[in-house]
Amino acid sequence: MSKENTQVLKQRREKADSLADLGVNLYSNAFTPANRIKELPPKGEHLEAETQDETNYTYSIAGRIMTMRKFGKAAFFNIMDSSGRIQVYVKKADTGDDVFATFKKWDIGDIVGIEGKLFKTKVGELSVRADKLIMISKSLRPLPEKFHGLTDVETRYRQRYVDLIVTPESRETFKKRVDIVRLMREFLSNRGFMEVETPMMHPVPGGATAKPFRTHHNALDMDLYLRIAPELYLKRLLVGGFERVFEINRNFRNEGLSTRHNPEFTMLEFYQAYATYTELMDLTEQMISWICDEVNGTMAIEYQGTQVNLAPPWKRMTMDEALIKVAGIDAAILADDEKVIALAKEKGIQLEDQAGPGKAKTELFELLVEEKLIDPTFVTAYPTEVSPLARRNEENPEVTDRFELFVTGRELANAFSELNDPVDQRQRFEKQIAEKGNDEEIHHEMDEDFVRALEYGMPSAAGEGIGIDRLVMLLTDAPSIRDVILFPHLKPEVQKQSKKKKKGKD
RNA sequence: GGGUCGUUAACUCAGCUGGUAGAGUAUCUGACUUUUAAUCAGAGAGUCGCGCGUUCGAGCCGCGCACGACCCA
Repeated sequence: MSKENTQVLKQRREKADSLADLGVNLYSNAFTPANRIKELPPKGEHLEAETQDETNYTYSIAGRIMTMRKFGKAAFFNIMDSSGRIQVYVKKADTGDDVFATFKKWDIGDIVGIEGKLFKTKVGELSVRADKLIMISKSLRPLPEKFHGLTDVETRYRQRYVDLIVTPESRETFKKRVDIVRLMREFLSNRGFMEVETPMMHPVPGGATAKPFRTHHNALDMDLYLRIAPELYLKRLLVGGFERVFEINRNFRNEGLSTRHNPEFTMLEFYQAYATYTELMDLTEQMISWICDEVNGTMAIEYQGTQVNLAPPWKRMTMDEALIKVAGIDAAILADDEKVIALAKEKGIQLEDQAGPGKAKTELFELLVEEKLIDPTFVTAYPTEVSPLARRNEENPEVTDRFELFVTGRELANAFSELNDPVDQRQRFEKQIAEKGNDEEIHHEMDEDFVRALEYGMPSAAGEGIGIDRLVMLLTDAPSIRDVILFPHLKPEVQKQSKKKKKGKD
């Protein structure tokens, strides 16, 4: 990168050098603004065009120069800080010849400090008339074009810092993300949930079925796995007597990337003792609809051109009901194990030999129903066959006390009443290990300590996971998960080869 | 993994049927004390993603590779 030597970069460096020769500190740490830019408009609101603030107060602001309009002996430019943007007017007569001479070498992109008084221009734009000008950080690279901005998504992801400078929508998205997570914490805290931090490095990967990242601890000389889910640790805390816990943090899965998958992603997981999955449906619709309203000012939003209404109550249906009502499958077929499997095959679903009707139903659901669930919908009564961690329904052991939440055709949350029978849990672990699939990287291991914890007694409980990235996508109308992750994973940039070498000379 | 599309100046994009590479913004020089996509005059800036091939000649055609986007698995 440092080898880049384009004309523009050379000119910028030369200009910086010439400023330094004039005695300007290009990277000064001596200016601290007393004001944020957003404080100024209310102070100058009342001013008439072409009048100056009668209080004659001197404001002090700092920020990045975003536009520049220079004249012979004066200039207008806009500076932006994290709170807003304002126009600054510089006049040679105000600053003196020497300062104005250095100002002439300021560029778009420089970070500067300004002291001056408020006034309105003849077209009525509130501006700061600069008395003092201080260079805080000289920019050596040109910013993207002011009119079109930065449209190349690859550059926006790789150089997020540039994206954030020039793309207001991108700044808004990430501010909203911060708000969403803050509100989530507030909502859960208000309901007595404790936020906890459990290990990110696990000796035994568990709590989900996914390929883990493996790492190695040198001093202990042991392999560790970046966690694929915090579930088993949060449940240990239920055993310990913390009745409501949550964690918002990263999970890592060593799988493919897509517009909906990043290898590290953020999950909210929370557990509530003595609750059932039904209560979590209530909690979930309250939480998400409230957050949406707080962040967007409405519960009726648009996602990628589709209207979505998040106002509660949300639809609830069992998987069978969804297959009947949404996919139009005959109830008689669903009641017959062989017919369900036959139907799945007829629809082109490939089922393994040992797959039962539960698997067939789930596949049919994914194929025919999921994408049609636009407004939020809780789908309950997942087949036991596909829900190894969930508690069986006490009336119908074929299904579990579980729901998944779908919005805009996408899974947003997964929850169930938790299994707390240590004997059953041990058997399920053993079954998973015995059925070890053909994928070497997804390996289930017996978590002896977790079973031991359950043997002490875990209260009945319900637990849920919500994908924060997907929720942020929904609430910010972002088409790709990379638009809501500040630094998404991409393959490494290829460094340009600096020279062509002729081969074959020896 | 498969398919489609993209990669040209710092940024946004043109580039015809294969014949010496274009614009706007940005930059530089000059003019300019109320502009706001400032204006006016002039100038510089490119290994056309990388490699190989076809051709007298390739930004353009063919093959391969890299990176990215979208769709599919």
